[in-house]
Amino acid sequence: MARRSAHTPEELRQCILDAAQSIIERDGLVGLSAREVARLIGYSPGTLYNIFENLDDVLLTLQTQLAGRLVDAMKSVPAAATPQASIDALGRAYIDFALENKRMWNLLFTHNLPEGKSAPAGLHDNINAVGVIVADVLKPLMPNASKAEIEIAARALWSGVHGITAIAVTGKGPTLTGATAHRFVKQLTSTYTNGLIAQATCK
Amino acid sequence: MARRSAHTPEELRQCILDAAQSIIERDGLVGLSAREVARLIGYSPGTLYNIFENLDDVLLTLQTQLAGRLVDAMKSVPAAATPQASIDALGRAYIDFALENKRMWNLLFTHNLPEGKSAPAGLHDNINAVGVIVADVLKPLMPNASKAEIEIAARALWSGVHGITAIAVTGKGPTLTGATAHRFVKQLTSTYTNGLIAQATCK
DNA sequence: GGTCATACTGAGCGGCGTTCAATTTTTTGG
DNA sequence: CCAAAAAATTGAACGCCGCTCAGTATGACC
Repeated sequence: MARRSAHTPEELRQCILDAAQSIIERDGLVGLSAREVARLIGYSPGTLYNIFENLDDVLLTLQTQLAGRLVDAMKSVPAAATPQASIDALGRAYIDFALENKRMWNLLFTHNLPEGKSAPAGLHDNINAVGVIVADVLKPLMPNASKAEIEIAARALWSGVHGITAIAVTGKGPTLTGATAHRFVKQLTSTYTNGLIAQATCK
Repeated sequence: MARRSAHTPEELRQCILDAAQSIIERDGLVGLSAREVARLIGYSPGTLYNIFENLDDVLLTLQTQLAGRLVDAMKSVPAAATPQASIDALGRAYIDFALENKRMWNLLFTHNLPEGKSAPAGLHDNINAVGVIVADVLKPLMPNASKAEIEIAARALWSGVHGITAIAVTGKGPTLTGATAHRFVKQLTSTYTNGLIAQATCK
């Protein structure tokens, strides 16, 4: 058989991605296999390899899409009255997004590509965008700092938020769970912003 | 063949763990297979299953051992002149440990067990111990806080340090690498401790 | 030496990722 | 409308994998 009129190539491509995503949300990464994806979409395993280089390619595409949605979610957080409140809101958005997409989100930071390969540019761009969003909000709190310093401060803070989220989502760490993650993030961000304010006024 | 006098059961057990670890440090988790471990130690694959329940069991044992070594490394950090300096030293120790054991360390937080199972108690204890160490150092900076508040503050801060370390070790995030991780951690911890001090004096 | 418990083996099962010759369908153009 | 070329799809095949378990080799005890 060939060129089933049922799907254009782009449709088929998205079918594969959707199937892969639903398998991962159902069974985690271990459940994902080319054969299972093929079963779900009603094609043979070989078809996957006409469209994607390999399974890792499917995964990387999924990761890039997910990172895009994460950036969208954070961009759509309305600015609050104070920078502190804005940071807190961004933290909530980050955690909520991770908790809503547990398995897929985990993959984003968990799945390491084989030695040689590097992630597609789009993925890096999206991860970068998160840092930029945070830096923008942090800027008013660091009136005396250079752009580079603000960037470092933003990345350090957000890596921290990320760490809390990661531990909450994966269930490592006894008291840090999905339910308490907000509290930990608030603790981290408010203390951190207080530190920034103290540093700015003492300078 | 049976009961090769070459190894006592305990020796054999450690042989398997050592072989598994060396495979992981060489090829990452993907390279690990029961057959490859068996090849390395000169036994047949079936032997693994006389000693360990399955490959996941080997991994979990390795993780517990590694977490133990991490706790030891942090415990052997000498107390510095100020709490801030001590925190910084602990951060360095944490990062250095992660960078020295990249692949294994990654596994610690990356490898999620199948749905039903839960990690052995020893592993949780070790991860917990890290929080206790940090809380002890943080205590002088929070004279007015309850024990519970100090615990939360310590866990939030250390999850943050963990997040930076995780991103540095896995190479996600463009500017955050093994070489710059120290800088980010210092930025996070010093700003955070400044925040704690500001909060303590304002109360 | 004979017996028994133990340690170990390795073929076998079902599954995996990936390839590619063969097959079927669509498109083309006469 | 039909044949030939192009494109899409298949599925058997390869060499791996985790894991099991009947069978075998070995050491310990009498």
